Amino acid sequence: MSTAAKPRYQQVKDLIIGRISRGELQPSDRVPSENELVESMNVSRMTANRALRELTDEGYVNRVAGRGTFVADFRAVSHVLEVRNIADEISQRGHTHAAKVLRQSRQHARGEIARALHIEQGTGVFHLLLVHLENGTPIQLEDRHVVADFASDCLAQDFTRITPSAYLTAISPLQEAEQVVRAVQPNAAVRQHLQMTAAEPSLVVIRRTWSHGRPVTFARLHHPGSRYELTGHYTPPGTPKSAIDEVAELETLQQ
Amino acid sequence: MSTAAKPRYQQVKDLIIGRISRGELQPSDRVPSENELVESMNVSRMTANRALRELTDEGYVNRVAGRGTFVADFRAVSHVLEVRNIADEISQRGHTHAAKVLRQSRQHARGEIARALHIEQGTGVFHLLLVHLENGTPIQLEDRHVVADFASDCLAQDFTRITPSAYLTAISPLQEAEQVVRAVQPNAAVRQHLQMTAAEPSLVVIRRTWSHGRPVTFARLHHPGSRYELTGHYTPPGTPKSAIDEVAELETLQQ
DNA sequence: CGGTCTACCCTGTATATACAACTTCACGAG
DNA sequence: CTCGTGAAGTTGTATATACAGGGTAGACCG
Repeated sequence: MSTAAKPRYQQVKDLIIGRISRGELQPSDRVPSENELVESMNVSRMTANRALRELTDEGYVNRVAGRGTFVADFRAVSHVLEVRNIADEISQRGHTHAAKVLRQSRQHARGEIARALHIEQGTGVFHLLLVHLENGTPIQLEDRHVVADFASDCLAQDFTRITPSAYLTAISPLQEAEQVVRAVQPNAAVRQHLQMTAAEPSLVVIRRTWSHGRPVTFARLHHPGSRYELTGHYTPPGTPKSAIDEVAELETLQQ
Repeated sequence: MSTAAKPRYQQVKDLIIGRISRGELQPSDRVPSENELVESMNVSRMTANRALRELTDEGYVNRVAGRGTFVADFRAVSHVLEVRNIADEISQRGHTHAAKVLRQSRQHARGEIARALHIEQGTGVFHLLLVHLENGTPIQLEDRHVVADFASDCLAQDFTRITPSAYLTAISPLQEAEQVVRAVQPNAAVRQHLQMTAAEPSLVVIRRTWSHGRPVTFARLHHPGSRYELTGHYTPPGTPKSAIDEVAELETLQQ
């Protein structure tokens, strides 16, 4: 470990990232101002400025001239992979979201689930199975496992009111995610839950999410191919916001 | 147009981005040093430093202490976009890539294509249709349209040797991309080209890519659901590289 | 001729200082 | 009570200066 080598602006960044990661600073909380950092960390204002400016570019914080610096919403960070809450997605389209909970139980992890979550066989996990409805029509079957000691009050949640995804990101910031997208022929059970016709394919997203360096949840999300699509928009940092407004356009274009 | 409003570091950045965009500066060419910019643009060295540092973060240039600043390879930029070349993807798996060109012609854009590329009906576009094979098995049907004046030598290319994606990124950096992923029931033609069974669903990626602020290519990529999947990995910037090695793991895990 | 070493240019970082513009809030005039 | 104004704090930008360390080429020495 070389502690001396790190530049001072990096030390300032690390301090603030650390506080955010540990949850001491929550989204929309105020981050120390440049002048406060000058005092507390014995750096010049330019150094504090550089640290906060880079944290802005990296999506950790938002800055408003005259007001201050604030921890960014984690949801906003995820343009790269589009890890969005399905309830937000639906309400953004102006539709109503509802959920039906099919299972909410504590189990012992075995086989595939234990390996995916890097835990011993038999470790406690919560198993959630629910159907998400957009304007009453099912669009997602969520089959999720959560490491038990990460979210001990999981059984007490009412997942018709808050989605598992929203619940989990509220507990702790999502730090890393990995997903696989497939087109598959669904089995009868999935087809029935999603009210799909016999020939209709299913879009499946398998997602694993890390928090504090360990996998905490493993989800299989089934969607009816005719009623759901994934969209993504990539802009390298620093690109002038030329065509941001056109994001939604392709969807209508392609019907 | 407000010329006065722009910060000076932004003016420096724009100057250099402009030279790169116009081809005056080619990849690995030397960019003016900080001190040269101090002289030629009448800014302080700190301002020139900020401009060049941000261009580094944005992938335009590379800097080496003691040597200088150099224009980056375009391929490095497209890596940021997470839009990968299928040939690279395949060879990374240790397999061999081959392509079969079904069509390579110049046409007049109409309807959906013209709207997607923001061009007038009847404007010249190139139409490419090819099948990509992994170890001899078809895994992608690429149906792509390219704005003609963006890639005028498109008909002269041998797309069995260089993929359209690699060709396009070599011409100019891709600055923005937008994609939609769907699971669909393929029609007979697609099924035949990809040698798919009757019931097999298809994973379709529809992608539009911008360069220099305008859409330049529009592609529809069909994949056999049983032989292809999309993977994504998301790490917030600044996260210590904890589980990078585990990226490939989920794939084997889920078979 | 060959090797070494120094001088020069380059980036990387850090500081002190300055001014402009924005936001909030409290205080005072009407 | 209301409106306006100004003070204080905040970010955003710009400059001059300084020192450390990497890289290279050329001068110098053996």
